[in-house]
Amino acid sequence: MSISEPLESAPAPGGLPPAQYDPAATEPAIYERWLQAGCFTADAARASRTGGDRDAFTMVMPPPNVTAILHVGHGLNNTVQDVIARHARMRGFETLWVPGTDHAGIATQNIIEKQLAKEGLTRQDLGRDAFVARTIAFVDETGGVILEQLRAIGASADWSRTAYTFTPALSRAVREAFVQLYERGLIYRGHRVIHWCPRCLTSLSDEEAEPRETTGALYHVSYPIADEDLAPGEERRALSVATTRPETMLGDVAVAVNPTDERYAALVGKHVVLPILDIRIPVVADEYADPEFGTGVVKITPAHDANDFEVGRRHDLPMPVVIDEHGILNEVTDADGRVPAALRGLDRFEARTRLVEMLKQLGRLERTEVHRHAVRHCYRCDTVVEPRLSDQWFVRMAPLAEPALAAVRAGRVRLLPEKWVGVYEHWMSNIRDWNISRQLWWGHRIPVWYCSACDPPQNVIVSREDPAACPSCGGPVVQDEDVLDTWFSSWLWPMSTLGWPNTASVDLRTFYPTDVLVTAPEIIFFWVARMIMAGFAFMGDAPFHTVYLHGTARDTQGRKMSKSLGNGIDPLDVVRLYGADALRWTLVAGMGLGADVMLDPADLEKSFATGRNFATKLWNIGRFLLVNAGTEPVRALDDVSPGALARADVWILDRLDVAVRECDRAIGPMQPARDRWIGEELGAGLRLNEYAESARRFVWNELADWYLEAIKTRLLTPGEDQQVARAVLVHVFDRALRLLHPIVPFVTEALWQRLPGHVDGTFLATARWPVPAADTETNVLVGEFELLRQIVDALRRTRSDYGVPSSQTIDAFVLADPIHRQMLVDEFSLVARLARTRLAFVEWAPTGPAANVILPGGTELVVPLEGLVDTKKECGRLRAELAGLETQLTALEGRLRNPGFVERAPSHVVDSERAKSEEWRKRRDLLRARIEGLCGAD
RNA sequence: GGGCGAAUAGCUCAGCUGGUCAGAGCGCCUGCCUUACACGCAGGAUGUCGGGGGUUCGAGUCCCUCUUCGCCCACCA
Repeated sequence: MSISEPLESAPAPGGLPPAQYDPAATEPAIYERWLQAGCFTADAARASRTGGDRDAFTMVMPPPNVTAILHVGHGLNNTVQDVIARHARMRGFETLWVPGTDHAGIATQNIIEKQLAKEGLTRQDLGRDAFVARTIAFVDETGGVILEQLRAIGASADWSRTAYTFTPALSRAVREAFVQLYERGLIYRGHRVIHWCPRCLTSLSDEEAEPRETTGALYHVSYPIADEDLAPGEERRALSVATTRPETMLGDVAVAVNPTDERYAALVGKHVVLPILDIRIPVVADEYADPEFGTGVVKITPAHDANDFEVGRRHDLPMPVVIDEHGILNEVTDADGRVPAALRGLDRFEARTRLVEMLKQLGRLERTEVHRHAVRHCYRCDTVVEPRLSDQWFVRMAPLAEPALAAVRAGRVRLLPEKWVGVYEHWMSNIRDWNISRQLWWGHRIPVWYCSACDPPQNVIVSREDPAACPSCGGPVVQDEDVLDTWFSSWLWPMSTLGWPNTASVDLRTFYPTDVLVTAPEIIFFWVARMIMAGFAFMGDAPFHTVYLHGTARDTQGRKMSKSLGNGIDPLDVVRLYGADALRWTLVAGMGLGADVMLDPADLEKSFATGRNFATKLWNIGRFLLVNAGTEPVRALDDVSPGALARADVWILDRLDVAVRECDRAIGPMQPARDRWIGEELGAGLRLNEYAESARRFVWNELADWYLEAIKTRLLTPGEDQQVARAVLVHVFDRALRLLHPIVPFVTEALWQRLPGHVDGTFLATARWPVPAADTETNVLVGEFELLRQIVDALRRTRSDYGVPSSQTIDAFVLADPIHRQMLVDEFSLVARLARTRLAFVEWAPTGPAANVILPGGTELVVPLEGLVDTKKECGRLRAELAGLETQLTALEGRLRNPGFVERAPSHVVDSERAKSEEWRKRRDLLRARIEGLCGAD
């Protein structure tokens, strides 16, 4: 493709790009060309670990759930990753960004079940195979949409390596991990009370059962003491027991008191009568009972409360199950006669009401009080979770957590922002075993088979391959019905997407460990911590060295954007209206590290104007370049003799260096210098908003506002100097585009392709990141141009202060030292153009009303105000200014007289304060003189 | 009940290891369609940096406390 061929689908008349940047017409074509050129495809052969000459840089994309299309939160997540990936690529790393999606077990199953419910069906009606087939069809569709969305926002992922947590390859990884852990004794089958969702009919992990503050009731029930010797006529005493879930009392097998609780010491070993059922249950002593809470007596229901379960085990108590999997009261296990006919078959909440009634009638309900407490809800369907005794598979986490905790403490893995380290440490130090079985159909089947023919029966077979028959007895085997927690595939993601468990995989050898993981802090425990544990468990190393934890996208009321609230923003809407660059710029530039980003879903224009405006500005700088500098190739900057450079050229080149350094500093090192992060680097870097701001300031406030204005005349005047200006302009703009490309890839690429001298077939996406010039001493011309800017600023301010119409040119007198005077003579026409002011060079101050400006270096500007200003008003203004100045000066000089300050403050601070005081004093004297001259002494 | 974080211009926020910062974007006011850009240009206003106390020569920047919001964790029946 030649440069004359337009990138947009609708070329502008006259061969120039249109004044208004049209992202919709530009972005898709550019993205297509990147793909065709293979810009995002990583090649292991080029990477140093496998014989190439480049360091590898790898990221794995947190796989979005295939349940729904992406919202702006995903846009944020993937934009951050893309900025990092593109920057790494430009830095010369062999960059691999692995995209993919997650099958999202329970979440996806719920969606399909909801669809079925609309058709009046249940999953059981379909049967397991048909249900799974239907889910696969759904996932294929949404998964495809998600990948399209990612491309639309410009994600430079390597699509040839697109992964999915439920492919055969990933299933092998899942099974291998399970078997390895089982062989190491880290997976066990446990009879435990777990969180159970009676609607989803599955167990939930601690993280999936979300506690929610709820107002409920605390029922005080009296349990009569059974075997106390009673004096004749004496009322039988009772223990008062509080509960929030009275229906569970049908499963009570004991009441517990604290062993140190003297009030009840005598009762330990005796019995109480369980009301309604009228059966005797023992009083046990257990630490779990808190003497401070309520009466200090707690009922023990081992099958329906996790803590009670532990107490039950310690005291070897029976564990009757009285609530079934649907949350309905029934005699499930070991519960002979425990559920009265009146309650059998009732929903748990209905049963609660009924049972409370019964207690009242028996006179066993002492009182009921309002009680606020946390009740766990299913994170998918919001049903109140029911603790339930069942057989589940668990991973023993403590041994896995150890190296993962040490890695963060040692700086092998850093968390940004650092505040999350404490949270991570706390959680990892108190880690609990991970229940990995889910009673679902959608997910990786647990690789466990049972042989009932064996003796003993229920022989457990854990295998990498599906066994055809029982290895011991040759009998038939049945696979465990359950599937694995969806995170059991996610925690292997950085390895499995690169080929694990095949350790000979080229990708695994080349690109593992990965570098940066970008995700949200709410899944530190679900995912990040577990990936680190898996990394050490299966590969012997951390899966990445940096975890970048970004904030949440919220609406104007601070609510998290979500589909259920309907306050989400579809990134594609933004892309369609303002372009992917606008979306990306707004998100990256507007968000501090780890901070939330507020957007208004009702006003996309307001939310994304910043980004759109910026893209347009860039576009117009490009237009300026093409209009005024033409499209003929320019000289390389190296071929321009330094002596030929004008003040403005030297200045903008200096500013470019400063900008590059600032961007580099904000981004920080891409990888730790050695095998871990040390010292300052631990918490530094990836300040993408600072990087964006430095680049923006350079290109807008320096390049566009000053440099372009300064060289207009030169560009239009044929000759040697024109060529110099063109060379510098093209060079500087080229570097600016490189700096900005990671954030706004489309508009920068579109412009870069049009730069004079662009070589066909080369892409900004794979061009090199700018390198700042070696730190040389600042050219004196830089300072001179700075002074020039200050003079123009001062003149503009003066004009504005006095309301001079912009059409009117004014005069100003300069009292300058010889050096500055010569400089101003040189730049006379520039000042005249930028400030609409004619400079005159004099040694004396003109009389009459005038505005004075003192500039650093001793240059003084005097702008006569004859005919521009009301003398009386000006006197008032001057007096007010003098008063303010004197106050400040007094404070400043007081500080300078303070020995503490002078002796202990850094010398550069003291020096600058002295200089300031000098300046202010001069200015004060000047003001006084002017007031005297203008207003008379009074 | 613990732990963490935040309170800075009308709004959304930057301000890293105490001394060039009292700042940016959006909004607002004034003047400009100046041949790249009105999605723009030039100029401008607005803040006892949540309250109070302390450390220091010096504090948005460190310590204590209070207030108000978030977030995470927690077995309190």
